[in-house]
Amino acid sequence: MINIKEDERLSVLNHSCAHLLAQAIKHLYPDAKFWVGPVISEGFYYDIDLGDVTLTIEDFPKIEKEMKKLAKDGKRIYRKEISKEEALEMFKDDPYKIDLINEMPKDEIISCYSQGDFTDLCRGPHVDTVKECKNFKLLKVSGAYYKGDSNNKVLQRIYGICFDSKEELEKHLALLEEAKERDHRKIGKDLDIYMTDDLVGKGLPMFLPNGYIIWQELENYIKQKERLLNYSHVKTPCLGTTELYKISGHWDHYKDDMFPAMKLDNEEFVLRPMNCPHHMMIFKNKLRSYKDLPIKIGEIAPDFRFEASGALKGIERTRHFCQNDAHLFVTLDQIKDQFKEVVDLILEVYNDFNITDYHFELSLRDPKDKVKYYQDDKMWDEAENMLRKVLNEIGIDYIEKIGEAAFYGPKLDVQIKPAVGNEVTLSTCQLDFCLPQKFDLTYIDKNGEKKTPVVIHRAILGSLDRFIAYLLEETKGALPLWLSPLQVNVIPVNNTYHLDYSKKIVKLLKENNIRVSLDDRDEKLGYKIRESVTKKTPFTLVIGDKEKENNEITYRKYGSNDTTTIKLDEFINILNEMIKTKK
RNA sequence: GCCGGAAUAGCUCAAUUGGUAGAGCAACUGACUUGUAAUCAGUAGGUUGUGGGUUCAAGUCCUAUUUCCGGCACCA
Repeated sequence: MINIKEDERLSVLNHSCAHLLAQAIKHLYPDAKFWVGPVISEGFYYDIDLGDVTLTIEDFPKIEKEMKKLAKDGKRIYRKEISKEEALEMFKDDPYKIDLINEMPKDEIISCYSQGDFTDLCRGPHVDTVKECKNFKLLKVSGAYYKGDSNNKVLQRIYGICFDSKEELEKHLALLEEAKERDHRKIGKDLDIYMTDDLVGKGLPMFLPNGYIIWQELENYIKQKERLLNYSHVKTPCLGTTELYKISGHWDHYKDDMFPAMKLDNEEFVLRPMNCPHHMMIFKNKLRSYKDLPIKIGEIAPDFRFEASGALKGIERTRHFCQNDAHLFVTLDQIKDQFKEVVDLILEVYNDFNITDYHFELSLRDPKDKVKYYQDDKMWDEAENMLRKVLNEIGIDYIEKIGEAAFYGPKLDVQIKPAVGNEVTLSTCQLDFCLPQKFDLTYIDKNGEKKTPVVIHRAILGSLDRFIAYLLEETKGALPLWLSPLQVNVIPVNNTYHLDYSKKIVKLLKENNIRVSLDDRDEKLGYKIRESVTKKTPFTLVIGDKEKENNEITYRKYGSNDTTTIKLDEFINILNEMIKTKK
């Protein structure tokens, strides 16, 4: 999918189209007040205050028609530079623009752009004439908080996109339609991966047999990877006392996003929103020596967060989810190697899953934010510089994000773009000098002195829930053989003559740990093949006289219309090889 | 949580200005006994998300509520 913001030409074009939208809105709704209309990776938007008027997509044809008319008219776009005083005078009827102007430095030259009867405050640049903006489409409308602050009033945001040619626009719109087909919520339903039920509760998906097979494969896979790196796995409870989270600091930061405390007798518990404190207590359970470090404690751990209702999305963002979590307790000297080991693991896993469309973000604190972050500038500087250094040494590309750190430390996040909606974090690796102090964790160093370990928090598959969502979208539900809930479907040509041999095949495949089904319903062959293919079964076998006589099978691999006839043991070898190499 | 939209059979969707709730697929029954993407016939399936209201009459209008969808805000 094209990134408009990163393309110089399209960026200018889309920004100009935002102005065209604003002009059309001004014509149709003379009382409209305008905030900003920037370019985004998906096109452009404009935030508008329309007073009592509420726009819906039903209004789009009317607005688009006016935009088309203006584009056809083809007014030139002129830039004009004015003083701050002139700007304040020019936009005196629009409080939002006044606000913008007042935020600018005193002596800054302010530019504005005019096209016909419409002038907008803008840094530019723009295309030469509005004629160039004719290949556009308005995409969606929504509410958006003024200045992105949920305490402010809600403006109406209209989204659109613009291209140089009609063909490019249509191609892009087709891609957007395809993306909807890839949405894990649709595939999850079609392939019986998971379900939800109002009686169970929203944001609480239930994995069905097919989904749980994927789940188990992923769990086995990542645990084995971790074992190779000397992780130990633990099993800890989903509850903890409120006190545990008060000590960690999570209570202060996140109590509103946690399920409320349960008070019973003199005790008080919460459902845990994360697992760090439990793992910290496991570290503290014994006297630790520097010789024991690094200690790596992993867990496929269920967590509970009371996510805002509007944030819930399929199995990507839920109120109960299962982290592929681990905490690495390390000495200062080990940070670099251990951090690198985690990044290497991420890259190795991404390679196994053929994940290529992602980017790294180094999430740092906002030094001006004195509320969110644990206040210890020295600690933060040390941690952030260390991370930067390690990343530069590893040589991966990343972008720095100010104000995205966890309250206890900076982190490296791996971001991916789902079929529909905003970027999400898939993997994370976080450096923490803070919680070990709060929990008073120590180990005995070479000199017999007590030292505080550093903790690396990391999740490779992130949450299994979200990872499955990602896999479904990337593969469009046609999972690689090793993850596919059903791997082979056997269809006898004729139940009277070929059922016994088919059953023999099924038994043999089962003995080889292949997930196999037998379709012995009284239906036409074509009907059964169609269903097998629709369900994205990796291998559909058709068994008739030919196969029975020669101890062979004929398979049809998902994605191909060709059939191949080979010996049964040869087929099993192919399956085993594919599973082993994760193809 | 906020702004807006939507909700009809297991699934995907119909139902003129308010006037008898339908179709395809799936399910079930029977016939057909099949060599690579849908065999034929029949049966059953619904208090139109839920609760109020308007009306002679409500899937359709009003209202509250729940869930879902698109964004915003949030995301340890």
